[in-house]
Amino acid sequence: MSDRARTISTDASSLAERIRNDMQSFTPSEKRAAHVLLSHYPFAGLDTVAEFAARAGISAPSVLRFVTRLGFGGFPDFQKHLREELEAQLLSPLAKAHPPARGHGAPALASFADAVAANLRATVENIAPAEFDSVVTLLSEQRRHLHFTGGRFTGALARYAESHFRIVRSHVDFIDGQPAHWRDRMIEIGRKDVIVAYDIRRYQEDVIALCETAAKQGATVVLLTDPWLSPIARVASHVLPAHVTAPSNWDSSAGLLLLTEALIAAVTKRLWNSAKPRMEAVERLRGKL
Amino acid sequence: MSDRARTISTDASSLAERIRNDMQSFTPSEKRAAHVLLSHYPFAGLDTVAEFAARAGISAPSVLRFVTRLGFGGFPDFQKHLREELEAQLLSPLAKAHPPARGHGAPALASFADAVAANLRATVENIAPAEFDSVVTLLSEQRRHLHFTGGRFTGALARYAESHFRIVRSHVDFIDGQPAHWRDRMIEIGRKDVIVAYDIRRYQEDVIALCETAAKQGATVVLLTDPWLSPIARVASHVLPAHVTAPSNWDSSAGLLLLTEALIAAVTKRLWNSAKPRMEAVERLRGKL
DNA sequence: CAAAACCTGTATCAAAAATTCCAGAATAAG
DNA sequence: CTTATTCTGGAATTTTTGATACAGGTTTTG
Repeated sequence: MSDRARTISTDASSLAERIRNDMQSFTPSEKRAAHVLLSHYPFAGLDTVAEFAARAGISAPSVLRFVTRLGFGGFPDFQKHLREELEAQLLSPLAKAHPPARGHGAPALASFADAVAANLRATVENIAPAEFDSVVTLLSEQRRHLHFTGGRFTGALARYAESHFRIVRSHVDFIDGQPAHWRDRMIEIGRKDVIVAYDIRRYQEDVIALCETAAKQGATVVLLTDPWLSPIARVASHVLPAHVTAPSNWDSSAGLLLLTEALIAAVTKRLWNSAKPRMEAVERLRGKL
Repeated sequence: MSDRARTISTDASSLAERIRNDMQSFTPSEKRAAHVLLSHYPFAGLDTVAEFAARAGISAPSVLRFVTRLGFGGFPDFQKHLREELEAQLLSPLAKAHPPARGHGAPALASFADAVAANLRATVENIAPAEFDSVVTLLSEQRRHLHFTGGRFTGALARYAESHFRIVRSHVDFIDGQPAHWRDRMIEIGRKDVIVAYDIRRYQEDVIALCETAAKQGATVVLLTDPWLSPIARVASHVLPAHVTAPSNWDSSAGLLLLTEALIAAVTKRLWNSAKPRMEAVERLRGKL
């Protein structure tokens, strides 16, 4: 590596900022140190060298080299700087409101995140608490069978939900959206079944057909969709809409994921007595393999 | 002095509060220590014993007795407590902004959303712009082959990414984490390949093995993980950590989804000339089926 | 493909820090 | 005023922590 690349930028107000700027010039272990520090900034640096090294999965000398590279005379110097920075920041509450003024670097990521955060907020505000609760209750009924399904993109979310619920309770499965895969399964679907379907715009014919068929046979349908509502809403007994627009050519599923994770958390909590031993059993099995 | 006066109150949330309560029971030198600590709380306590003693104009042993009296096992214990208190206070700007003013209706969903939003923000702030950009560049190189993979839960995210990238560009696929599924595929993996791996705590052996094997054969590994970094980070050339803690028995993947969608958006934009016709073609095919 | 440069961890050492001991000073009680 | 108790700081001790030298291993370069 050339001397030029070794140079450390000095025109940054915060140490964190400087580290982010120089990230590409770091060696692998230095990068790990940097990541750990930034992920818990600045507290990760206030422990001892050994602790820091352990967290980053590198050796103590590598940590020392890292702080030396940052321009400090030694680890105590480095810690002193962190403390002073922290103190200065803490004494000005305003500084916290908009901490890192967004540089030219990655406005893409930052503005995307802002849009997604706005979506989350809008999603929460537009969900009727009662509706959410009744879905939680429904998914917590152990005698019912849960079937998750979704479209081209949202299928991944359905899988995500299924992989969690499968551990929390029994009678949980995933149904692939394509008719060829579920045609024969449908004969077993009835009143005892709950279909949790994910479908956002460019609503998918096969998923719609699946839900209509299931509903006709007496199954309960829970729909997670966008604010314009998939046609599945007609046959669904519960609808949870999420905002999906983002500065992208694609819709964002973050709102749907939020609802999904909130449902998982709520149901896990409600079924804790039976979920806990199941989770522990999974944990034990994991160790054996 | 009686035993009664020596008792330390325990029903105080903050250490500072407790010290104020028990101030009258302190000896003269302890009072000096307490005053110095409170006047620069908690930073006066984060220095060394000697420094603290000098500032308070007392001796080191007096400082030690002071912290022992407060109920700590030693000075390091005391400092650790201060750091943790500070961290908790600093990391919950949301908790302070929206106190506990939430109705009984849907506190679960709302507070969950707050936590997720905080995660997203923390995630963005800790990603080095340069790192993000270089991943975008990497994923935009059409001659490379992209392989997405993930663990038990994160596999769904990998699928989500794959289903989008598959449309934007060619040479994209999903690799199931289980060794049985990828063993024979590995012979074709080499310098031209990029592995995009999702792995968060309870890091999964098979995914790690996959990445190590691929890296050994010259493939480039991009890792999306939590702030504690999967062991895959060792062989990864790019690491994007996302915050995952949530008020749940499970981790939240919202940060990972955010990064994923931001990557999809950025790559789509960069490859727009070739992506647009591909997306239109998919649209036409959809209508025919 | 060989050589050089570089990165990283182990083992070791030196320094600094925390802690303990004890004697003297201050204070309170008798 | 004397005595007992408590408080305090200097100095010694022990533990912890940061720093360094060196060698194995990796990557880069020619």
